[in-house]
Amino acid sequence: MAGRKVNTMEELAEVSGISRPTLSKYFNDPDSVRESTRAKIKIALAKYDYRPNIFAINQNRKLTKTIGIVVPYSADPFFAEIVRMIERRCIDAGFWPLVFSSHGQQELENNALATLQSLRPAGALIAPLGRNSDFESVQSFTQEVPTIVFDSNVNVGEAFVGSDNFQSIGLMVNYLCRTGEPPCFFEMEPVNPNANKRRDAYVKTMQSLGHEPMILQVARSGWDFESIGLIEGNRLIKEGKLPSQTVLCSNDRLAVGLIAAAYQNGIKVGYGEGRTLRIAGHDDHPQSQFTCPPLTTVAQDYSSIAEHSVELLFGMINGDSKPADRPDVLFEGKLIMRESA
Amino acid sequence: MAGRKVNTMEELAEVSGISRPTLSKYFNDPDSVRESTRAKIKIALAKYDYRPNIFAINQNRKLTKTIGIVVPYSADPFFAEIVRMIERRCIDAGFWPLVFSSHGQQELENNALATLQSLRPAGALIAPLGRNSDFESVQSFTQEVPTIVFDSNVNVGEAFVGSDNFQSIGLMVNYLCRTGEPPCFFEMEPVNPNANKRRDAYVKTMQSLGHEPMILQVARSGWDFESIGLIEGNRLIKEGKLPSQTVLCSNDRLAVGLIAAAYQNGIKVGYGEGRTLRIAGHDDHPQSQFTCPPLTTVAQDYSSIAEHSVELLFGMINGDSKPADRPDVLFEGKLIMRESA
DNA sequence: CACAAAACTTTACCCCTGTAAAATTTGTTT
DNA sequence: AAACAAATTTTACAGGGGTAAAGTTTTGTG
Repeated sequence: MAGRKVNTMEELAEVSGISRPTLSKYFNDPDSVRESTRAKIKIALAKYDYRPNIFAINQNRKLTKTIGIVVPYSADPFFAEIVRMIERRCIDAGFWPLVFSSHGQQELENNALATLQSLRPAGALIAPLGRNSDFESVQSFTQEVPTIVFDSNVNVGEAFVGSDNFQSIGLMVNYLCRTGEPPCFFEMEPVNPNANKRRDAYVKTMQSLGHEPMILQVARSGWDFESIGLIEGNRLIKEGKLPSQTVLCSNDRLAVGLIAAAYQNGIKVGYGEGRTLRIAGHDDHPQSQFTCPPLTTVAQDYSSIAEHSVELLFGMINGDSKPADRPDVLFEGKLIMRESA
Repeated sequence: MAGRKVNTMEELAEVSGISRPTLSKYFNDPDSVRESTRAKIKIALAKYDYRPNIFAINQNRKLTKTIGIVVPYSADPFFAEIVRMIERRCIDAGFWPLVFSSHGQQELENNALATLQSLRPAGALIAPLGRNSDFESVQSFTQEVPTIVFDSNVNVGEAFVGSDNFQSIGLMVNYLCRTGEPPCFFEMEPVNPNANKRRDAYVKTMQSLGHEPMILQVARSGWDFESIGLIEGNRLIKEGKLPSQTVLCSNDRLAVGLIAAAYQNGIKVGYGEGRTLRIAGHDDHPQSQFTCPPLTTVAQDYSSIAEHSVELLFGMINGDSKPADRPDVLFEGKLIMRESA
């Protein structure tokens, strides 16, 4: 760290004896310069610890190294987990992931999209709010930025990657019917297309098995799923309104709340003798293995969803593959048998 | 949206009849131009929907409108929640929060810090990894960027904002001792200074109450706290190694795992007759109210921590108040009595 | 050793906005 | 209406680096 401070590439050129354009090449791709040159640059770099100015770089480049990630709720375990995986892959590929959370609010989603857009990202991976999304904003964003939509399939972007809710819900309904009383379906007002698909899948599967569908939709919205599960679960239990002693919840967080409600009413949850209420979820959130009893659920294929989303996006960015005709890439869920059902 | 596309301020000047420097003034502060001028600009803006190029702006401005937020683990409920609050406040103040998660890894923390630094943020709010932090990296970052440290007090930055672990742990130990058997303390290898402070606080409080401290430190590290709680809890229970039937866990996530372990071993957790094991946590994570039984814990003052951190930072940014001598701002925890202890 | 290809240097211009200084216009005050 | 202050326009340069074109040096091959 001797000598003067080096703040610009110009200055680095002076102290390193390498021309600025060559340095520029080096920073864009170190392998594009001769090895001897690279060595010299590295020595200078070690000595003066210079870093190119991001803003100056991005001002001139058509495409930046930024990848935007927008999720409806970063505190939701599903998104927390999938964001983690996506970030990792972006970093490994030399990109800069920037994560934005809409916290369930349309205003914030628009805000995030606008901020992101002015950052001129190379691409974006977004999980829209769904029903609460401002469709036009999202669409206008996707027209400017190569975008992969994941989790919640609103009809924008170049491709969709998510779970096959028909398969996964079908799997669970089948399992529940084979092992006991056919399930009722517990859901809130749908916040996104997944919720609707899951309900439809439940109905269809029940019918195909010759059972009457029983849907419990509680009139609450928002992202406090556990709380809704607890409060409404409490009410349903107290009022004796559960149409079946087997309950399939629209997602794990709702199930967590319902399990808590059952506990608080002295009802034993689980599969096996002495247990009177079976509760199943959907998603296999990271903490679903720690509920009491551990939650039987369907695991979304987190890593496939993350991997495939990122791969598709990189393909588009490199231009070597444009997904034809906005494909829907769906991954199957896996039945996770634990003790709750 | 008629006519040509307007991509630069120059072009907007042409179509609006306002000079570029005046437009520049307008975008920096709309109130700094005459009302009639503002009106004209707004009309042009509505018609052409232009947005200034962020990179060009930031290249010349000494201070940007970006605020960096770095947390060790964005999927952790505590950080998810506090980040949400901090983001909200930044947005309301006209700043752009950018969130980075280190995912528990030093390499990623350094990475995030470096990325952030090259973004020339107006300021940063960071919760360092703690023990895993590369102290020099963090320190060199804080020398360039006005930084408030929160949650995990490593000795860098302009101020620290967090919880008073001595108070909060003292509170809980007192409560537990008054209502039953004195607690043992369940922890992992400390990941940050908080963990150490909590253990020390436990020891001191126990001693001051005339009890012998009983510490259970399990030799595991990482951020899968629930999993550690479950696995090690299972082991301790099976081997009969719990020195007390009251366990104070270093944090809620560990408690969640321990509750699951107890459940799986058929042990009834809670306060009251028929319950044989009391478990308490610390932090009051959002989901701690949904455990079975609901978790007795100490609530960190999330909103005060978020608010105060942000206020301090804005004060520094505006230059109207420099925190003297790196103050530690500590907030008290509140006892949350639920059923687990 | 010759020669072409690859890598490098020099030179020059571009990106889009901030901002200072001087000249001009607009609006307000007496 | 004159006088003055405030706002705006014009002009000009700065910021840090991308990138093209032309010329020079290095490298690798025959």
